[in-house]
Amino acid sequence: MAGQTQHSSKTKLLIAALNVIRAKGYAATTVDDICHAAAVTKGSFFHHFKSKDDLALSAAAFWGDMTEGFFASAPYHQPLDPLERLLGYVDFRAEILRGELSDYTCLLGTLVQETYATHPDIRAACDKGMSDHIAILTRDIEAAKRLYAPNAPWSAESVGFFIQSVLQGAFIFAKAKQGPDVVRESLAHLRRYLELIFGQSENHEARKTP
Amino acid sequence: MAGQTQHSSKTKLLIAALNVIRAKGYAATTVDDICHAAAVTKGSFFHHFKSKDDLALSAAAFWGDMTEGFFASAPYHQPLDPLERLLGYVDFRAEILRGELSDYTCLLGTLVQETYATHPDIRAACDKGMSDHIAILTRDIEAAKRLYAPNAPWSAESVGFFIQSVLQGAFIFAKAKQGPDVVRESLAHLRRYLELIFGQSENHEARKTP
DNA sequence: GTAATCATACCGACTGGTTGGTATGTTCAA
DNA sequence: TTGAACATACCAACCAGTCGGTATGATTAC
Repeated sequence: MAGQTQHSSKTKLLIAALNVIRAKGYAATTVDDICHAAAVTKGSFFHHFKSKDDLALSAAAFWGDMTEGFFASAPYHQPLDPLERLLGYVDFRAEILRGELSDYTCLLGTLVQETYATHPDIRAACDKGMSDHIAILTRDIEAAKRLYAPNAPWSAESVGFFIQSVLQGAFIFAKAKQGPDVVRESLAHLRRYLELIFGQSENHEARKTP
Repeated sequence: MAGQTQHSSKTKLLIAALNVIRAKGYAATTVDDICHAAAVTKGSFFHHFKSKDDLALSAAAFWGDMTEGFFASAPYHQPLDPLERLLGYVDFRAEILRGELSDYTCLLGTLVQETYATHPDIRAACDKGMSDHIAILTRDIEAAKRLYAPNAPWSAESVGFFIQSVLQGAFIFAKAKQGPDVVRESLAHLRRYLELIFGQSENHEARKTP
């Protein structure tokens, strides 16, 4: 049903929102900014979204769908060993640090920091998006734990949150230092931690350090 | 020089800025918000600060001074063993998670995420503040490394950045989940990592878990 | 077959409230 | 008396959101 034309303006606005908000922050992003980036008029914007906040909600959901698909089709799922998949995830996160800062940083982390106290629904949408991602990750962590550290005192889920905390925090430093080097170093520490708690004192898989 | 009266309004504005910006974000914070929170008029604001951006710069510097003093006088510096001091730092960070979210989260992390692409000088000020804090921390890490892991492949500084990444990222999740529990769990993982890389397979100091 | 009706997508000038910043004082200590 | 510290009134720019209108294609009536 003419999906092409029907959705293109709305989708263009959503994609533009992801990029502009990640670069300028939510509050500093104007509706006109997004319209300009999407090459769409304001009239069209308010035809598709009730308000700027409504766009933020849609953008958060859109981001969740996008990233879910992106990570689901990533190659690190192939190994049969869940620990290998987990370490593959960490390596994959390091590999995708390319292009501009606003290309690889997380919309939800940016958004929630600005809105947590003032926009309850946006905060909730960010929480959901991030927690959903962690839930998927936690499945592998759970399996790896059963296999390699069944009696460890920590929960698989807390490891998932730890991994994401490292990423989100590293993104902040990437912004402060204007480059992804800090993220890579933090991911190396994170990988080492995972190797250690899963009882692999030497590398479980050959590191790809040059 | 009548420091009391001379500085009180300016200081009140700075303190108000720290709190309001951490709660609402920088862009969403209006000059009037800060004036109201400080119980000071707008005329006074623009007497002390050239602009809102100028206030942000001063607030970042003020934050740096405040936290430096705060951490310098914290009790975790007492042990002679640098590793104990380092683990003491992590435990201390967990202990101070009290009150409102905007009381214990980091101004610079919040600020830099909103301004990194649009306000170069604020970004630089945040970078400086965070890097200075890490530099102090790195002294203990360096000493601990010499003592317990002299040949480890990682640099002391990268551990400092890793620690701060965990904190900053955990703050984001604290905001998403509206409470510090996630931070405590991530700090527990962080502590475990430090114990592991410094070769203390069992706890170096008794954990204070209830 | 085609004219009338309706729905969706889109356009861009306009508006009313907000906001950073200014202009013009007043107070008061030294 | 001078100048720093405040206070009040005000302004111009900006911005989210509105509104009247157009273009286009589908549906229906006859």
